Amino acid sequence: MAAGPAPEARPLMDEQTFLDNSSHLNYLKETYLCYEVESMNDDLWIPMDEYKGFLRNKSSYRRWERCHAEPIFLERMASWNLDTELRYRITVFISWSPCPDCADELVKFLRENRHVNLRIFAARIYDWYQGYEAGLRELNAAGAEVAMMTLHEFEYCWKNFVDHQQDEDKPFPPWDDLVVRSEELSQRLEGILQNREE
DNA sequence: ATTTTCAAT
Repeated sequence: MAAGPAPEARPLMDEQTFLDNSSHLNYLKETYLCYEVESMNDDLWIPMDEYKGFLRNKSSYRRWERCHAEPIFLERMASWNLDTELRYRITVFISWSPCPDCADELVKFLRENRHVNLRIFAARIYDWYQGYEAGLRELNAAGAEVAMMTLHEFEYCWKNFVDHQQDEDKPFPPWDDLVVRSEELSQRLEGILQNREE
């Protein structure tokens, strides 16, 4: 019997890491980014499970060693060498929305990769740096769908990117006010994208 | 309980 090498299990995030990094109540100084890729076949989006996973930013006390999650993701996408003759849809779930610099990099990527659609769902709006609104607008104008994660996305990520050990059916445990907070954030994001904020 | 932000507003 030709037993090939066992297929490598896709790494999954542990439950507490996902919850801590998604929460509207407890902001961590780190970012996790989950991604998945679909390709268009006969007008249908077909999941490509080989390009499904997650990563996090690089943190360091040395400034030059730090890296936001998005540039790491852009590098990873480049390594896939996606076929420019096909159409792809890439969906990203990220704990913080892209900062202005990362938004610029993503815009550049989208201009150079017209065969790729990008959807970004963020758990929280990263409004620390000046110009974050314009960054999000540019990203949106470049064709990316930018939205907040809602209960639906939290549940989806919980099911698809998180390790539940022995309990595969463990339901996502929402925190207090999750629905209200994500609705508030969605309205705020809508205002930003329509340039109505402040 | 934390009112916070991909460490240094």
